[in-house]
Amino acid sequence: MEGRAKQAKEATNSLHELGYRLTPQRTLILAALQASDDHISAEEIYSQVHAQYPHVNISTIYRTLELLKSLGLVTETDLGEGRVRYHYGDKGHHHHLICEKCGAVIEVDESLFLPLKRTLLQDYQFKADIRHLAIFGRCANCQR
Amino acid sequence: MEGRAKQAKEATNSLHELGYRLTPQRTLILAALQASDDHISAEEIYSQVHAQYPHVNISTIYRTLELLKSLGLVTETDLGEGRVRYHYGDKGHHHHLICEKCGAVIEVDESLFLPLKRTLLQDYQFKADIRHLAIFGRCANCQR
DNA sequence: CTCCGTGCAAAGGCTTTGCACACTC
DNA sequence: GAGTGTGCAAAGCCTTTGCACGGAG
Repeated sequence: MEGRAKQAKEATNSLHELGYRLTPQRTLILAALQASDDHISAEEIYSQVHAQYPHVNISTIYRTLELLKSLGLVTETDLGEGRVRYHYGDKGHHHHLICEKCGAVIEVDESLFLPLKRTLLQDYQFKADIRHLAIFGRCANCQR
Repeated sequence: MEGRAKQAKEATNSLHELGYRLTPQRTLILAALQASDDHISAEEIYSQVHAQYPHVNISTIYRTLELLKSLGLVTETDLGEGRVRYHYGDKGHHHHLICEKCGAVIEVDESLFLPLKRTLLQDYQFKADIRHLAIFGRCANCQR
């Protein structure tokens, strides 16, 4: 088993081993999260799940996301759209540079933030959980 | 004229010089922002203004905040409470470390972020406007 | 007299909650 | 049967918007 399929298996196993039931809804929500290469909103997950399972309710999406979040299986990121986006997994984190002028979103690797993380730990004994950070500013094109 | 009074004067002058009218509402909103040592929400500004000026409407608060924001007189910060907080002025920025366990908010100086800012500019030609950043994680006490 | 700024009321978007049913264990 | 998970409907919260009035320039 490889890549995404393996990941999916692991996630469902995690849920199961932790004593949570593996309902079709949860499976589909996990699938939607995994199928999304970028970040996905609750509403978008709902659309995808609803396509295959028409009677699901959006409250189930929110409840499941809440659960997955608390288990650390998904992380949240706020790109300043007035709604949060979700991202599957705990590997390959990255951050976003968001241009306030043109709205461009640039992904940057989390390695850039390691020095900061180290400083926070040293100076404040604060263990930063930097996984998805949104930084606003001006992109190269919009600096005129 | 000193400190806060001077600041207030400057802000009202700014508004006036830019051709905006200096209404009692705007003055009171600016005063509330300045009187708040930490960050203040729209609702809190409303309470304060409403106490002195009972017939103001919360939509005026939002509209004024929008204006002040666009003029760069106030900055916003999202501490993950589901609502934004506002901070007066463009000096003395700082950032927040927020403990996900106990909710403690630790302020850190913006100087800590200068290396990161420099890196983003060099590597991505992105001019980061880091003024109020919220970083989640675990505080010293909650790491057990 | 022409806008700007405001109050008021309503709507809007996203998210949460109460309740009862259904399905697992 | 006890508890978990769900659909449904309603409410909640913060914020925005349309409209008309009133006052400032």
